[in-house]
Amino acid sequence: MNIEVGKQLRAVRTAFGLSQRELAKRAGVTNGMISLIEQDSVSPSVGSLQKILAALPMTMADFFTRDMEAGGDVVYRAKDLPDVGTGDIQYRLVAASKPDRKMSILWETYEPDTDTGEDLLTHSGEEGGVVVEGELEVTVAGNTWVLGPGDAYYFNSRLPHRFRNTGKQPARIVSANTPPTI
Amino acid sequence: MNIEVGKQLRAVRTAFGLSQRELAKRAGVTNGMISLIEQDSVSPSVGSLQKILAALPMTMADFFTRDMEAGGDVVYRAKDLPDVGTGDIQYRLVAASKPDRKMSILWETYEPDTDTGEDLLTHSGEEGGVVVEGELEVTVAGNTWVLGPGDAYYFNSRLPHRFRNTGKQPARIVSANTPPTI
DNA sequence: TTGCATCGTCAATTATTATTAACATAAATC
DNA sequence: GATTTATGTTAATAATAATTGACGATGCAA
Repeated sequence: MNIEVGKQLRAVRTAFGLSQRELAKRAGVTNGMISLIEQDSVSPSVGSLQKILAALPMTMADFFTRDMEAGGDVVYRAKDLPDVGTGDIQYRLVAASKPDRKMSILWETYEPDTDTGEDLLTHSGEEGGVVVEGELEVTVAGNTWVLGPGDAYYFNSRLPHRFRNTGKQPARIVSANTPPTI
Repeated sequence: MNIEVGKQLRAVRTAFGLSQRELAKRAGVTNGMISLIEQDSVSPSVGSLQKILAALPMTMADFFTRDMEAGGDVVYRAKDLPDVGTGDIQYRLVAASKPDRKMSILWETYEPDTDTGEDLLTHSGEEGGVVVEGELEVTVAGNTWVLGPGDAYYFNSRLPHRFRNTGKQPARIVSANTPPTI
């Protein structure tokens, strides 16, 4: 009967792009149970909730820490990136309004029709990047955008995500991760 | 039947210095239920666990983030504090082996027979300090030490704690908190 | 000792969760 | 349009959590 849990589970499940039946199958519970939980008409045992979250995957601690909202601040269009360059060198700052970020850099190339795989990525930390050349489809928490040169992204890495080159030529991006993966 | 939860609840409850019956009364559940949970012979509903944790108080996210072990590294005796001073000024470093700490400072005086109150303190962040003068009784996670001049402490502030001057003269300490409370 | 209070545990019952197996709806395929 | 396949919901049942009320053990006081 405790509110919150059902709504949170539904938000998380849809963010991972799974149906109730798919999630139930992976978790080893029934689809009906997930339906009842999401309607807050039952309070699941922590054992059941752990099985369900493990199938996403997600930890209990993350589940009960609701900073999972994508909140619109995911995509930053090229024209909206503030120029903080000085002198001859030009820097365009991504997600300038978000404080307390810790970063490091990667240079990536996606050949046509390649992506980060069937399963959605999800891990701790934050990540962001800028498309330099070509066209990149970005999916975060169930929302999909197609980015062109100069467009950028920034999100919490716990949100399930996927990158895909949907264009005819290689796509190149400059990306940043935290904590540093390299 | 999922291990972990029972042991964690017992650790947390005893750290708060409560009996099963006391906690059950505050939480609005039965003492038998808490006994069964702690033995991992049932998997409580998240509603029940939330009621129990709310009575401590503790959040679900904190409960499932088990960095709650006091682990012996709570009390640092005067003779064990490494001297990192340079030149005329002497600094003795508390908890030198623990990385990633963020600090700020307080100067406190406890008159004889005063303490931080009946209810145990518990909040986010970390705190540490050094007794400068007098005698201070420190209780953390159910363990009690009496510290004299030069002795020091350091612990996660989520562990329930209490300070008390058990001596005949004022007790003075230098303490540090994070995040800065002043 | 004896009595009294508190502790944690446990069998039996009650209340709730979890499963089974259906249903209704909507979108895709023939 | 009819058929199939997927979606989320729900009544009835089975399985499990939660309560009740007891028990033995321990510590303290009379």
